[in-house]
Amino acid sequence: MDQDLALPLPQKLANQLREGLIGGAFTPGQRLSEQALCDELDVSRNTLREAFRLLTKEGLLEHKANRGVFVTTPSIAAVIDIYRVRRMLECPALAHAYPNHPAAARMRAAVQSARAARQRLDWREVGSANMRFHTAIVELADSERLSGFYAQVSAELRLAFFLLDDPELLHAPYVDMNEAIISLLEQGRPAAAAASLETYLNQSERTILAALARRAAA
Amino acid sequence: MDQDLALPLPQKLANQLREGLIGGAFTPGQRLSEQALCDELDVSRNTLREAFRLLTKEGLLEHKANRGVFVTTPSIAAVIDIYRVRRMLECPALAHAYPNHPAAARMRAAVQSARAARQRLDWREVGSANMRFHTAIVELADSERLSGFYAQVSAELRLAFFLLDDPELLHAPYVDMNEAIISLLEQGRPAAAAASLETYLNQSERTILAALARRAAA
DNA sequence: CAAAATAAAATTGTTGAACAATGTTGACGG
DNA sequence: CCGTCAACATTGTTCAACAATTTTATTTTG
Repeated sequence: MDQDLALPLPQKLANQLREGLIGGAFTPGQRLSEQALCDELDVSRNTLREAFRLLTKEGLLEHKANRGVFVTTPSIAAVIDIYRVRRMLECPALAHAYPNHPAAARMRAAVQSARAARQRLDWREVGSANMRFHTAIVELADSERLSGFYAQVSAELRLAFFLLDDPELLHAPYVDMNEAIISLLEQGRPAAAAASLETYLNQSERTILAALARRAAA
Repeated sequence: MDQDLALPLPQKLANQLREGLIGGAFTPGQRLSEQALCDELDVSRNTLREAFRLLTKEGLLEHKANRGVFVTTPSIAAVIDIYRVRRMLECPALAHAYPNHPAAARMRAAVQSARAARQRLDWREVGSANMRFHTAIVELADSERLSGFYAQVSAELRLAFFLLDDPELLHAPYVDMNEAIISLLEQGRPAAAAASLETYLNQSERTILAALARRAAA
Protein backbone atom coordinates (compact mmCIF):
# COMPACT_ATOMS: atom_id res chain seq x y z
CA MET A 1 0.00 0.00 0.00
CA ASP A 2 2.84 2.34 0.87
CA GLN A 3 6.03 2.56 -1.08
CA ASP A 4 7.69 2.87 2.28
CA LEU A 5 10.97 1.67 0.94
CA ALA A 6 11.82 5.13 -0.30
CA LEU A 7 10.77 6.95 2.84
CA PRO A 8 13.26 7.95 5.48
CA LEU A 9 13.37 5.67 8.47
CA PRO A 10 11.71 7.97 11.01
CA GLN A 11 8.67 8.30 8.77
CA LYS A 12 8.47 4.58 8.23
CA LEU A 13 8.70 4.18 11.97
CA ALA A 14 5.98 6.75 12.51
CA ASN A 15 3.73 4.95 10.03
CA GLN A 16 4.35 1.66 11.76
CA LEU A 17 3.63 3.11 15.18
CA ARG A 18 0.53 4.87 13.90
CA GLU A 19 -0.80 1.58 12.60
CA GLY A 20 -0.28 0.14 16.01
CA LEU A 21 -1.91 3.07 17.71
CA ILE A 22 -5.07 3.13 15.64
CA GLY A 23 -5.08 -0.67 15.64
CA GLY A 24 -5.22 -0.79 19.39
CA ALA A 25 -1.77 -2.25 20.05
CA PHE A 26 -1.33 0.27 22.84
CA THR A 27 -3.88 1.47 25.33
CA PRO A 28 -4.55 5.18 25.80
CA GLY A 29 -2.59 6.69 28.64
CA GLN A 30 0.15 4.10 28.34
CA ARG A 31 3.69 5.36 28.53
CA LEU A 32 5.99 4.42 25.68
CA SER A 33 9.48 3.75 26.93
CA GLU A 34 12.19 4.83 24.54
CA GLN A 35 14.51 2.07 25.61
CA ALA A 36 11.93 -0.67 25.23
CA LEU A 37 10.75 0.45 21.82
CA CYS A 38 14.28 0.95 20.56
CA ASP A 39 15.09 -2.64 21.40
CA GLU A 40 11.84 -3.99 20.05
CA LEU A 41 11.86 -2.09 16.76
CA ASP A 42 15.61 -2.24 16.40
CA VAL A 43 16.25 1.44 15.75
CA SER A 44 18.31 3.99 17.57
CA ARG A 45 16.90 6.28 20.17
CA ASN A 46 17.39 9.35 18.01
CA THR A 47 15.41 7.85 15.18
CA LEU A 48 12.63 6.75 17.47
CA ARG A 49 12.42 10.20 19.01
CA GLU A 50 12.01 11.79 15.61
CA ALA A 51 9.09 9.47 14.97
CA PHE A 52 7.65 10.44 18.35
CA ARG A 53 7.71 14.12 17.40
CA LEU A 54 5.75 13.41 14.25
CA LEU A 55 3.07 11.48 16.07
CA THR A 56 2.91 14.05 18.82
CA LYS A 57 2.22 16.71 16.25
CA GLU A 58 -0.59 14.54 14.92
CA GLY A 59 -2.14 14.35 18.35
CA LEU A 60 -1.72 10.60 18.78
CA LEU A 61 0.96 10.91 21.41
CA GLU A 62 1.44 13.37 24.21
CA HIS A 63 4.82 14.53 25.25
CA LYS A 64 5.45 15.47 28.86
CA ALA A 65 8.78 17.10 29.51
CA ASN A 66 11.30 14.82 31.15
CA ARG A 67 8.63 12.19 31.62
CA GLY A 68 8.31 10.67 28.20
CA VAL A 69 5.60 10.17 25.63
CA PHE A 70 2.17 8.74 26.37
CA VAL A 71 -0.61 7.48 24.16
CA THR A 72 -3.19 10.24 24.02
CA THR A 73 -6.28 9.66 26.12
CA PRO A 74 -9.07 11.39 24.20
CA SER A 75 -11.04 13.65 26.44
CA ILE A 76 -14.71 14.55 26.17
CA ALA A 77 -13.57 17.95 24.94
CA ALA A 78 -11.44 16.35 22.25
CA VAL A 79 -14.33 14.25 20.97
CA ILE A 80 -16.59 17.28 20.85
CA ASP A 81 -13.92 19.23 18.98
CA ILE A 82 -13.33 16.40 16.53
CA TYR A 83 -17.02 16.12 15.71
CA ARG A 84 -17.24 19.85 15.21
CA VAL A 85 -14.42 19.52 12.71
CA ARG A 86 -16.09 16.59 11.03
CA ARG A 87 -19.32 18.50 10.57
CA MET A 88 -17.49 21.48 9.15
CA LEU A 89 -15.49 19.39 6.71
CA GLU A 90 -17.73 16.53 5.71
CA CYS A 91 -21.10 18.22 5.35
CA PRO A 92 -20.07 21.00 2.96
CA ALA A 93 -17.88 18.60 1.00
CA LEU A 94 -20.85 16.35 0.45
CA ALA A 95 -23.31 19.16 -0.17
CA HIS A 96 -21.23 20.59 -2.99
CA ALA A 97 -20.17 17.28 -4.50
CA TYR A 98 -21.14 16.03 -7.90
CA PRO A 99 -22.18 12.38 -8.12
CA ASN A 100 -19.60 11.30 -10.67
CA HIS A 101 -16.65 12.31 -8.58
CA PRO A 102 -14.17 9.44 -8.24
CA ALA A 103 -14.41 9.66 -4.47
CA ALA A 104 -18.10 8.79 -4.74
CA ALA A 105 -17.11 5.42 -6.13
CA ARG A 106 -14.87 4.94 -3.13
CA MET A 107 -17.80 5.76 -0.88
CA ARG A 108 -19.88 3.10 -2.59
CA ALA A 109 -17.09 0.54 -2.36
CA ALA A 110 -16.63 1.25 1.33
CA VAL A 111 -20.31 0.67 1.99
CA GLN A 112 -20.20 -2.67 0.24
CA SER A 113 -17.16 -3.75 2.25
CA ALA A 114 -18.94 -2.72 5.42
CA ARG A 115 -22.06 -4.71 4.54
CA ALA A 116 -20.03 -7.82 3.83
CA ALA A 117 -18.04 -7.43 7.01
CA ARG A 118 -21.15 -6.90 9.07
CA GLN A 119 -22.62 -10.11 7.74
CA ARG A 120 -19.66 -12.08 8.99
CA LEU A 121 -19.65 -10.08 12.25
CA ASP A 122 -16.19 -8.67 11.57
CA TRP A 123 -16.68 -5.43 13.48
CA ARG A 124 -13.07 -4.42 13.11
CA GLU A 125 -13.43 -4.32 9.33
CA VAL A 126 -16.81 -2.63 9.61
CA GLY A 127 -15.05 0.15 11.46
CA SER A 128 -12.28 0.38 8.89
CA ALA A 129 -14.72 0.50 6.00
CA ASN A 130 -16.71 3.16 7.79
CA MET A 131 -13.57 5.22 8.10
CA ARG A 132 -12.80 4.82 4.40
CA PHE A 133 -16.32 5.99 3.66
CA HIS A 134 -15.87 9.25 5.52
CA THR A 135 -12.37 9.77 4.20
CA ALA A 136 -13.88 9.57 0.73
CA ILE A 137 -16.45 12.18 1.64
CA VAL A 138 -13.73 14.66 2.48
CA GLU A 139 -11.95 13.76 -0.73
CA LEU A 140 -14.99 15.03 -2.59
CA ALA A 141 -13.70 18.50 -1.78
CA ASP A 142 -10.56 17.86 -3.85
CA SER A 143 -8.23 19.43 -1.36
CA GLU A 144 -4.99 17.73 -0.54
CA ARG A 145 -4.53 19.71 2.67
CA LEU A 146 -8.06 19.13 3.86
CA SER A 147 -7.73 15.40 3.30
CA GLY A 148 -4.45 15.32 5.18
CA PHE A 149 -5.96 17.17 8.09
CA TYR A 150 -8.96 14.87 8.15
CA ALA A 151 -6.72 11.80 8.20
CA GLN A 152 -5.08 13.20 11.30
CA VAL A 153 -8.31 14.00 13.05
CA SER A 154 -9.86 10.63 12.30
CA ALA A 155 -6.78 8.84 13.60
CA GLU A 156 -7.26 10.65 16.86
CA LEU A 157 -10.90 9.67 16.91
CA ARG A 158 -9.96 6.04 16.47
CA LEU A 159 -8.09 6.29 19.72
CA ALA A 160 -11.37 7.15 21.39
CA PHE A 161 -13.01 4.10 19.88
CA PHE A 162 -10.54 1.84 21.59
CA LEU A 163 -11.50 3.32 24.92
CA LEU A 164 -14.90 1.78 24.35
CA ASP A 165 -15.38 -1.91 24.08
CA ASP A 166 -18.53 -2.49 22.14
CA PRO A 167 -17.52 -2.24 18.48
CA GLU A 168 -20.84 -3.60 17.33
CA LEU A 169 -22.78 -0.79 18.96
CA LEU A 170 -20.17 1.65 17.66
CA HIS A 171 -20.23 0.77 14.00
CA ALA A 172 -23.00 -1.58 13.07
CA PRO A 173 -25.92 0.86 13.10
CA TYR A 174 -24.16 3.23 10.73
CA VAL A 175 -23.73 0.93 7.77
CA ASP A 176 -27.29 1.53 6.63
CA MET A 177 -27.02 5.26 7.17
CA ASN A 178 -23.93 5.34 4.96
CA GLU A 179 -25.80 3.35 2.36
CA ALA A 180 -28.57 5.94 2.39
CA ILE A 181 -26.11 8.81 2.11
CA ILE A 182 -24.23 7.51 -0.90
CA SER A 183 -27.51 6.58 -2.57
CA LEU A 184 -28.79 10.12 -2.19
CA LEU A 185 -25.60 11.48 -3.68
CA GLU A 186 -25.78 9.04 -6.58
CA GLN A 187 -29.34 10.19 -7.20
CA GLY A 188 -28.06 13.73 -7.56
CA ARG A 189 -29.42 14.93 -4.25
CA PRO A 190 -26.30 16.17 -2.46
CA ALA A 191 -28.19 18.52 -0.16
CA ALA A 192 -30.31 15.67 1.17
CA ALA A 193 -27.20 13.54 1.49
CA ALA A 194 -25.52 16.25 3.53
CA ALA A 195 -28.54 16.54 5.78
CA SER A 196 -28.45 12.80 6.43
CA LEU A 197 -24.76 13.02 7.12
CA GLU A 198 -25.31 15.68 9.72
CA THR A 199 -27.87 13.49 11.43
CA TYR A 200 -25.39 10.65 11.32
CA LEU A 201 -22.64 12.74 12.87
CA ASN A 202 -24.86 14.04 15.64
CA GLN A 203 -26.02 10.57 16.50
CA SER A 204 -22.54 9.11 16.36
CA GLU A 205 -21.19 11.88 18.56
CA ARG A 206 -23.88 11.30 21.15
CA THR A 207 -23.20 7.57 21.21
CA ILE A 208 -19.51 8.03 21.78
CA LEU A 209 -19.88 10.78 24.34
CA ALA A 210 -22.35 8.69 26.27
CA ALA A 211 -20.08 5.68 26.22
CA LEU A 212 -17.14 7.82 27.24
CA ALA A 213 -19.12 9.34 30.09
CA ARG A 214 -20.21 5.88 31.29
CA ARG A 215 -16.57 4.82 31.23
CA ALA A 216 -15.48 7.88 33.20
CA ALA A 217 -18.13 7.17 35.79
CA ALA A 218 -16.92 3.61 36.24
CA MET B 1 4.44 35.86 23.63
CA ASP B 2 5.56 32.26 23.93
CA GLN B 3 6.64 30.74 27.18
CA ASP B 4 9.31 29.05 25.15
CA LEU B 5 11.47 28.51 28.16
CA ALA B 6 9.51 25.43 29.09
CA LEU B 7 9.40 23.93 25.61
CA PRO B 8 11.86 21.31 24.50
CA LEU B 9 14.66 22.61 22.37
CA PRO B 10 13.58 21.18 19.01
CA GLN B 11 10.23 22.93 19.31
CA LYS B 12 11.84 26.21 20.26
CA LEU B 13 14.10 25.77 17.27
CA ALA B 14 11.18 25.03 15.01
CA ASN B 15 9.39 28.15 16.25
CA GLN B 16 12.48 30.22 15.64
CA LEU B 17 12.94 28.84 12.15
CA ARG B 18 9.25 29.30 11.38
CA GLU B 19 9.52 32.95 12.34
CA GLY B 20 12.39 33.28 9.95
CA LEU B 21 10.55 31.46 7.20
CA ILE B 22 7.35 33.47 7.35
CA GLY B 23 9.40 36.59 7.99
CA GLY B 24 11.28 36.16 4.76
CA ALA B 25 14.72 35.38 6.18
CA PHE B 26 15.07 32.61 3.61
CA THR B 27 13.96 32.57 0.03
CA PRO B 28 11.73 29.79 -1.31
CA GLY B 29 13.68 27.04 -2.98
CA GLN B 30 16.76 27.73 -0.90
CA ARG B 31 18.55 24.75 0.53
CA LEU B 32 19.16 24.74 4.27
CA SER B 33 22.49 23.18 5.09
CA GLU B 34 22.48 21.23 8.33
CA GLN B 35 26.07 22.07 9.07
CA ALA B 36 25.67 25.79 8.51
CA LEU B 37 22.52 26.08 10.61
CA CYS B 38 23.97 23.97 13.39
CA ASP B 39 26.89 26.34 13.67
CA GLU B 40 24.76 29.43 13.39
CA LEU B 41 22.08 28.40 15.87
CA ASP B 42 24.48 26.54 18.11
CA VAL B 43 22.58 23.29 18.36
CA SER B 44 23.47 19.76 17.47
CA ARG B 45 22.56 18.16 14.19
CA ASN B 46 20.11 15.78 15.80
CA THR B 47 18.18 18.59 17.40
CA LEU B 48 18.12 20.60 14.21
CA ARG B 49 16.90 17.62 12.25
CA GLU B 50 14.02 17.11 14.65
CA ALA B 51 13.01 20.71 14.08
CA PHE B 52 13.23 20.11 10.32
CA ARG B 53 10.80 17.22 10.55
CA LEU B 54 8.26 19.37 12.34
CA LEU B 55 8.45 22.12 9.75
CA THR B 56 8.35 19.62 6.92
CA LYS B 57 5.13 18.24 8.31
CA GLU B 58 3.75 21.79 8.35
CA GLY B 59 4.58 22.20 4.70
CA LEU B 60 7.11 24.99 5.17
CA LEU B 61 10.08 22.84 4.26
CA GLU B 62 10.48 20.07 1.75
CA HIS B 63 12.66 17.13 2.44
CA LYS B 64 14.41 15.41 -0.43
CA ALA B 65 16.11 12.16 0.47
CA ASN B 66 19.86 12.44 0.70
CA ARG B 67 19.73 15.94 -0.65
CA GLY B 68 18.60 17.97 2.31
CA VAL B 69 15.73 20.26 3.17
CA PHE B 70 14.59 23.15 1.04
CA VAL B 71 12.29 26.06 1.70
CA THR B 72 8.98 25.20 0.04
CA THR B 73 8.28 27.00 -3.20
CA PRO B 74 4.52 27.41 -3.27
CA SER B 75 3.06 26.26 -6.53
CA ILE B 76 -0.01 27.56 -8.31
CA ALA B 77 -1.72 24.34 -7.26
CA ALA B 78 -0.78 24.92 -3.63
CA VAL B 79 -2.22 28.43 -3.66
CA ILE B 80 -5.45 27.19 -5.20
CA ASP B 81 -5.68 24.45 -2.60
CA ILE B 82 -4.98 26.85 0.25
CA TYR B 83 -7.71 29.23 -0.87
CA ARG B 84 -10.14 26.37 -1.17
CA VAL B 85 -9.34 25.50 2.41
CA ARG B 86 -9.71 29.11 3.50
CA ARG B 87 -13.15 29.38 1.92
CA MET B 88 -14.26 26.16 3.56
CA LEU B 89 -13.02 27.18 6.98
CA GLU B 90 -13.47 30.92 7.19
CA CYS B 91 -16.83 31.45 5.51
CA PRO B 92 -18.86 28.98 7.59
CA ALA B 93 -17.06 30.08 10.76
CA LEU B 94 -18.10 33.65 10.10
CA ALA B 95 -21.60 32.78 8.91
CA HIS B 96 -22.40 30.94 12.13
CA ALA B 97 -20.67 33.32 14.48
CA TYR B 98 -22.34 35.43 17.09
CA PRO B 99 -21.16 39.03 17.36
CA ASN B 100 -20.13 38.93 21.01
CA HIS B 101 -17.66 36.14 20.54
CA PRO B 102 -14.26 37.08 21.97
CA ALA B 103 -12.64 36.42 18.63
CA ALA B 104 -14.78 39.19 17.14
CA ALA B 105 -12.97 41.63 19.38
CA ARG B 106 -9.69 40.32 18.05
CA MET B 107 -10.95 40.89 14.52
CA ARG B 108 -11.78 44.49 15.38
CA ALA B 109 -8.40 45.00 17.03
CA ALA B 110 -6.59 43.58 14.01
CA VAL B 111 -8.41 45.95 11.69
CA GLN B 112 -7.41 48.92 13.80
CA SER B 113 -3.77 47.82 13.81
CA ALA B 114 -3.92 47.44 10.06
CA ARG B 115 -5.36 50.92 9.57
CA ALA B 116 -2.66 52.47 11.74
CA ALA B 117 0.07 50.54 9.97
CA ARG B 118 -1.27 51.47 6.57
CA GLN B 119 -1.18 55.15 7.51
CA ARG B 120 2.52 54.95 8.27
CA LEU B 121 3.09 52.78 5.18
CA ASP B 122 4.28 49.82 7.24
CA TRP B 123 3.15 47.12 4.82
CA ARG B 124 4.83 44.37 6.78
CA GLU B 125 2.62 45.12 9.78
CA VAL B 126 -0.42 45.53 7.56
CA GLY B 127 0.18 41.98 6.39
CA SER B 128 0.61 40.68 9.94
CA ALA B 129 -2.54 42.40 11.13
CA ASN B 130 -4.42 41.01 8.17
CA MET B 131 -3.30 37.55 9.14
CA ARG B 132 -4.43 38.07 12.73
CA PHE B 133 -7.81 39.13 11.39
CA HIS B 134 -8.33 35.91 9.49
CA THR B 135 -6.95 33.80 12.29
CA ALA B 136 -9.58 35.37 14.51
CA ILE B 137 -12.29 34.47 11.98
CA VAL B 138 -11.40 30.81 12.24
CA GLU B 139 -11.33 31.09 16.00
CA LEU B 140 -15.01 32.02 15.85
CA ALA B 141 -15.63 28.34 15.23
CA ASP B 142 -14.23 27.48 18.68
CA SER B 143 -12.26 24.52 17.47
CA GLU B 144 -8.76 24.01 18.68
CA ARG B 145 -7.91 21.63 15.87
CA LEU B 146 -9.35 23.81 13.18
CA SER B 147 -7.37 26.79 14.44
CA GLY B 148 -4.18 24.77 14.50
CA PHE B 149 -4.74 23.59 10.96
CA TYR B 150 -5.46 27.10 9.79
CA ALA B 151 -2.26 28.39 11.38
CA GLN B 152 -0.36 25.84 9.37
CA VAL B 153 -2.07 26.66 6.10
CA SER B 154 -1.65 30.39 6.53
CA ALA B 155 2.04 29.99 7.30
CA GLU B 156 2.39 28.21 3.98
CA LEU B 157 0.51 31.00 2.26
CA ARG B 158 2.88 33.55 3.71
CA LEU B 159 5.65 31.81 1.87
CA ALA B 160 3.84 32.60 -1.35
CA PHE B 161 3.62 36.26 -0.37
CA PHE B 162 7.38 36.49 -0.21
CA LEU B 163 7.63 35.25 -3.74
CA LEU B 164 5.88 38.44 -4.73
CA ASP B 165 7.45 41.78 -4.14
CA ASP B 166 4.68 44.31 -3.95
CA PRO B 167 3.37 44.15 -0.38
CA GLU B 168 1.32 47.27 -0.86
CA LEU B 169 -0.68 45.75 -3.67
CA LEU B 170 -0.93 42.53 -1.69
CA HIS B 171 -2.33 43.85 1.56
CA ALA B 172 -3.38 47.48 1.34
CA PRO B 173 -6.64 47.06 -0.57
CA TYR B 174 -7.96 44.56 1.92
CA VAL B 175 -7.92 46.68 5.04
CA ASP B 176 -11.20 48.33 4.12
CA MET B 177 -12.78 45.02 3.17
CA ASN B 178 -11.87 43.63 6.56
CA GLU B 179 -13.36 46.70 8.17
CA ALA B 180 -16.61 46.10 6.31
CA ILE B 181 -16.66 42.44 7.30
CA ILE B 182 -16.22 42.98 11.02
CA SER B 183 -18.76 45.81 10.94
CA LEU B 184 -21.34 43.52 9.37
CA LEU B 185 -20.70 40.92 12.01
CA GLU B 186 -20.99 43.48 14.79
CA GLN B 187 -24.28 44.58 13.33
CA GLY B 188 -25.56 41.04 13.68
CA ARG B 189 -25.43 40.25 9.98
CA PRO B 190 -23.13 37.24 9.85
CA ALA B 191 -24.50 35.96 6.55
CA ALA B 192 -23.70 39.24 4.83
CA ALA B 193 -20.29 39.25 6.46
CA ALA B 194 -19.61 35.77 5.14
CA ALA B 195 -20.66 36.82 1.67
CA SER B 196 -18.22 39.73 1.80
CA LEU B 197 -15.53 37.44 3.02
CA GLU B 198 -16.04 35.11 0.10
CA THR B 199 -15.70 38.04 -2.27
CA TYR B 200 -12.53 39.02 -0.45
CA LEU B 201 -11.06 35.56 -0.73
CA ASN B 202 -11.85 35.24 -4.40
CA GLN B 203 -10.30 38.59 -5.15
CA SER B 204 -7.23 37.90 -3.05
CA GLU B 205 -6.75 34.53 -4.67
CA ARG B 206 -6.91 36.05 -8.15
CA THR B 207 -4.38 38.73 -7.22
CA ILE B 208 -1.89 36.24 -5.91
CA LEU B 209 -2.34 33.77 -8.72
CA ALA B 210 -1.87 36.52 -11.26
CA ALA B 211 1.27 37.76 -9.57
CA LEU B 212 2.57 34.23 -9.31
CA ALA B 213 1.87 33.61 -12.98
CA ARG B 214 3.64 36.83 -13.96
CA ARG B 215 6.61 35.75 -11.90
CA ALA B 216 6.66 32.31 -13.53
CA ALA B 217 6.62 33.91 -16.96
CA ALA B 218 9.59 36.10 -16.12
C1' DC C 1 37.02 20.51 -27.78
C1' DA C 2 33.07 17.98 -26.02
C1' DA C 3 31.19 14.22 -23.68
C1' DA C 4 31.36 10.27 -20.99
C1' DA C 5 33.47 7.79 -17.27
C1' DT C 6 35.65 7.88 -12.98
C1' DA C 7 37.58 9.50 -8.73
C1' DA C 8 37.32 12.68 -4.86
C1' DA C 9 34.85 15.56 -1.72
C1' DA C 10 30.94 16.99 0.62
C1' DT C 11 26.38 16.07 2.54
C1' DT C 12 22.88 13.49 4.48
C1' DG C 13 21.14 9.07 7.11
C1' DT C 14 21.63 6.43 11.09
C1' DT C 15 23.73 4.68 14.99
C1' DG C 16 25.88 4.42 19.60
C1' DA C 17 27.73 6.34 23.56
C1' DA C 18 28.20 9.87 26.86
C1' DC C 19 26.73 13.16 30.34
C1' DA C 20 23.52 16.56 32.42
C1' DA C 21 18.90 17.40 34.00
C1' DT C 22 14.77 15.80 35.67
C1' DG C 23 11.60 12.32 37.76
C1' DT C 24 10.72 8.22 40.42
C1' DT C 25 11.43 4.97 44.11
C1' DG C 26 12.30 3.45 48.52
C1' DA C 27 14.62 3.57 52.93
C1' DC C 28 14.95 6.09 56.97
C1' DG C 29 13.65 8.95 60.87
C1' DG C 30 10.27 11.74 63.03
C1' DC D 1 1.46 8.03 58.62
C1' DC D 2 4.21 11.73 56.54
C1' DG D 3 8.24 14.21 54.91
C1' DT D 4 13.41 14.04 53.70
C1' DC D 5 16.99 12.55 51.28
C1' DA D 6 19.81 9.56 48.80
C1' DA D 7 19.99 5.98 44.99
C1' DC D 8 18.19 4.83 40.71
C1' DA D 9 16.02 5.17 36.18
C1' DT D 10 14.53 7.96 32.32
C1' DT D 11 14.61 11.67 29.33
C1' DG D 12 17.19 15.83 26.95
C1' DT D 13 21.00 17.04 24.32
C1' DT D 14 25.34 16.71 22.34
C1' DC D 15 29.13 14.54 20.05
C1' DA D 16 31.64 11.41 17.15
C1' DA D 17 31.63 7.91 13.85
C1' DC D 18 30.53 5.50 9.65
C1' DA D 19 27.50 4.05 5.63
C1' DA D 20 24.92 5.70 1.73
C1' DT D 21 24.16 9.09 -1.61
C1' DT D 22 24.80 13.20 -4.18
C1' DT D 23 27.67 16.79 -5.99
C1' DT D 24 31.91 18.39 -7.78
C1' DA D 25 36.29 17.80 -9.93
C1' DT D 26 39.27 15.18 -12.80
C1' DT D 27 40.56 12.20 -16.25
C1' DT D 28 39.76 9.59 -20.19
C1' DT D 29 37.93 8.96 -24.69
C1' DG D 30 35.79 9.96 -29.22
